[in-house]
Amino acid sequence: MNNVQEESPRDQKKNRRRFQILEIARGIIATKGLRSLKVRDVAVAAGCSVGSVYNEFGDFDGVILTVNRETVQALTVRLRGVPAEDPIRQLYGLAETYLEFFAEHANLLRSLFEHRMEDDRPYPDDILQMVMDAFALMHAPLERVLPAADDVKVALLSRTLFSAVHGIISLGLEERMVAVPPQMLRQQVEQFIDVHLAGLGIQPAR
Amino acid sequence: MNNVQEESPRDQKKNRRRFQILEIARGIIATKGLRSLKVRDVAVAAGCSVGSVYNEFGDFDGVILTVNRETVQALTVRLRGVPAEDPIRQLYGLAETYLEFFAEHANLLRSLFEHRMEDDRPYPDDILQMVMDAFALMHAPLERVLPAADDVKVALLSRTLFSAVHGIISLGLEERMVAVPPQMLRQQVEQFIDVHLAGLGIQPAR
DNA sequence: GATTCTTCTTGAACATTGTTCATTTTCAGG
DNA sequence: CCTGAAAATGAACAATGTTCAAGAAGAATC
Repeated sequence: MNNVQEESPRDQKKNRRRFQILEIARGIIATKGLRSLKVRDVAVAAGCSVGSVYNEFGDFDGVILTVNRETVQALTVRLRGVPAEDPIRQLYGLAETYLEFFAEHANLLRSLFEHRMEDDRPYPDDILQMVMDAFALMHAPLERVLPAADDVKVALLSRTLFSAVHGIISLGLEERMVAVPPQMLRQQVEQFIDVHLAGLGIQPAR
Repeated sequence: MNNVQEESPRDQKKNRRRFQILEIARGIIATKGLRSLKVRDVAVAAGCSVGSVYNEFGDFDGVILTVNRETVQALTVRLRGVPAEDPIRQLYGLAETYLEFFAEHANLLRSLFEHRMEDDRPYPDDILQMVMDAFALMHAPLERVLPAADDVKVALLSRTLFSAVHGIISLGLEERMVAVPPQMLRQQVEQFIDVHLAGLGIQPAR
């Protein structure tokens, strides 16, 4: 007996189009920025009417939020791929991977962090939760490195440290500001972690 | 002989209105967010036509950018007001003052950091420079605390440290994310600096 | 004070873009 | 095939940024 619901041809088509719309929207955001994303452009590129975009996503924010959701998912996959043998290396790896990912997908990350909802509608909880979870990925290595520390404190430390790294990277990659050369930024992040780990009483051992 | 150009009645009126438009725009951004700022709302509230707003600021981005410019100016004034007797206290003071200012004017700061220009027009250099200058305000106290350090490195460190603090605060105050209680955020920032100064080999001495 | 010239102001019209919805098309099930 | 439900359509609408010809206000000259 097949537990999985069979996908009718109609659903196939619908899903294919949904996917297509998202790819197009993501491409526009990534290359020209969120502010250049227009319903009509997406509809034309996807070969459908604007109505269909609305059918599928409710409103235009729905498209943006879905792209953002997938961005944080992709980020999480990348961060989870950082080797965990050595907790100290893992901490550096998480920061460097975040830097790489941010550099590769700067506009997508900006869309994730900068998009504001119309009126005062709340930002979807699941996305916020996923961001928080991603920022909690330093928890495990920090715990191994600070075995004596209180768990709640380590949780807070994880978020603090990741937020700090986020600040350094997001401002460093802000091409609006006089851009920091990418290689220099990498060094900057590494040195930042050097110092911070030292402050926590940990031997960087690089 | 009066070196200063006399202000004709016409200019007075013009300046008064310009100021008024900015106040109104700032108020809307501060209370309802940048996305709720509409030309017509501003014009009506200022008792003038939309055309006058365009006369004065060129386009709507001009209004936003002027508000942003004044935001970073106000921030700089506040940061420069931090006592400089004790360089270590000054570093804590800069971070705490930034936190206070951010908490008081969250939407204005978001407008400063999140606004993107139409098309690919560049963000005005003077604003970027002012932000950089504000973030360089940790330079002086760091230099006093690390007299042996290379000046270029201290400059970089200043920007790094301030960017890190910015990341912690801007994400911490992100009410979209499960908001960190303000008092806790203050503690979070202080502890972060504790650790980082320790890592730099400095006695926090609080 | 009248005249002229310059500048500013106005707001209707236009352009762009998000949103809706009555109509048409599609198609699975009978 | 027929039929009813679901989806797709795109013209129309709404909200909002932008322009500009015409008029008003003020300065300059006589």
